[in-house]
Amino acid sequence: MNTTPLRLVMNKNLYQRDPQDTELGRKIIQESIKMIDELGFEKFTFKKLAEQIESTEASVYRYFDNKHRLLVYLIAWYWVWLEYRIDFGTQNIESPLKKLEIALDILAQKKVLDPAFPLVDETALFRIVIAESDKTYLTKQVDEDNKEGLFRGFKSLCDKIAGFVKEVNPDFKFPYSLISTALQASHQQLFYSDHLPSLTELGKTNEDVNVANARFLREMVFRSIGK
Amino acid sequence: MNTTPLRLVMNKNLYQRDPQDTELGRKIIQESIKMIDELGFEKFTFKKLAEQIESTEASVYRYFDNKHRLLVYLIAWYWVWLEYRIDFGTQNIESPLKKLEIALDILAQKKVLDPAFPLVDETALFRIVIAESDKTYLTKQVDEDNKEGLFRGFKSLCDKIAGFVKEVNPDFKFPYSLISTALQASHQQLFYSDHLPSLTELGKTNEDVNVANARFLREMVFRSIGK
DNA sequence: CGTTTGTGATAGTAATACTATTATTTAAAA
DNA sequence: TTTTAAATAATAGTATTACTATCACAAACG
Repeated sequence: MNTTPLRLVMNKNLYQRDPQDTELGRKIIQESIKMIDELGFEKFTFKKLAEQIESTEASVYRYFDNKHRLLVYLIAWYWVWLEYRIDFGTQNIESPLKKLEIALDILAQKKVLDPAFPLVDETALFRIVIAESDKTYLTKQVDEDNKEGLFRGFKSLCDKIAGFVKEVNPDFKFPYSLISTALQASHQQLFYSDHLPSLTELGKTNEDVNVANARFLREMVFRSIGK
Repeated sequence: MNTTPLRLVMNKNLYQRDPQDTELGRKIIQESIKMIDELGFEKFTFKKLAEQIESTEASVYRYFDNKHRLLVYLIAWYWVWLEYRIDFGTQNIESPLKKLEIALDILAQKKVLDPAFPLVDETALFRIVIAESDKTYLTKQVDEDNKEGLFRGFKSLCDKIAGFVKEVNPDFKFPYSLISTALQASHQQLFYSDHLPSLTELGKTNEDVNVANARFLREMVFRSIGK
């Protein structure tokens, strides 16, 4: 089966020059995902990246103002992608309960390569999201970054799922709080199961970590909203 | 009313030389809390700290191997302090449900100066916890740091509250996951209400943010475990 | 009284996160 | 096809960071 290659539309403030437009830009995306995954964000530098893609630091700076912005771009891409997958998965579904279930499932699902986006290695990007996504907003410049709309992807996703919650139970007082908590938890629990296993049950049962994660999320969310 | 000044016992791997032992060490703690709160962790450096306390970079390095370790120390101190407050608050309480309630309340409570620890500005430290605590473990060296026991404070706290959960409902499958999620959420929701308000209900009602936070946490935890 | 211990003073280093300039290649417009 | 503009490469340079190393001094301690 074939899939049309797609292009996610990203907020223009996320980049200086659109990396999806040029060969060099695409290399920056591809290679930075690989390198941040391997080195971690702090050890990753534009210099090392430029060496890898056989270009120069100055050229990379033409696409992204700094490495923080590049990280924000990658994470934003992930959230936009997730929302697209949830839109896709909940297409033609009537029941809000069912839609919520599907959304949580997609969240927790093991990530595999999406042929619609050959540019991006979603499995590596997912590891980056788990380990680095909080760093996008845990800075002194959150407010300015937020004003520029850099976190729109995350907010939009949260809004969508919170919308399902409101449909399921219009009386529940904390749909946004609950869903933003669930979104975070979905990554955190995976990080814990890998590195601080005494903080989670995931990985302790004989079922797959991702499946256990999905069960945990579903239980927490559904019980919280009283279903 | 008077309180005896206390000293929390910290894991020896958290420091090079115990900062609680000397005048300089105590200044490092006091001033670093102030500076990290103001500058944020990335802009904070040992050089700037040394200038403030009228000492030298080299002297600071005698107490902490690097600034990451100093952050880990401060955050660890906070968790140990919280656990001590929860121990205190649940003293002589029989009902596990009540104990759980108290623990969550203490978690979400607005933090004020604790006269038992005149060295530490708990309000500033709390802001640091909200904005920086995740950075203690979101690194490539988590596993080594964890082996050294640097995260014992957090794990111990999580273990204690999860213990209450198990007492309340021995059949619940995810006590650790739920409590580690709640611990994180308690800070995250406050951060969101300050900087990304569309992700949370806190701050939208006419009640105090901390009170709303406590209600959210209680609702999420109690409903999840079926009480 | 001598020695350990903590601190200060100073110097130095490799790496980071940029900025700036010029030259060269490539692609689009005339 | 030529002109011209845009994109990139090459190179250099800077302030700051996160350390490490050395030596000297003063207090405290046994």
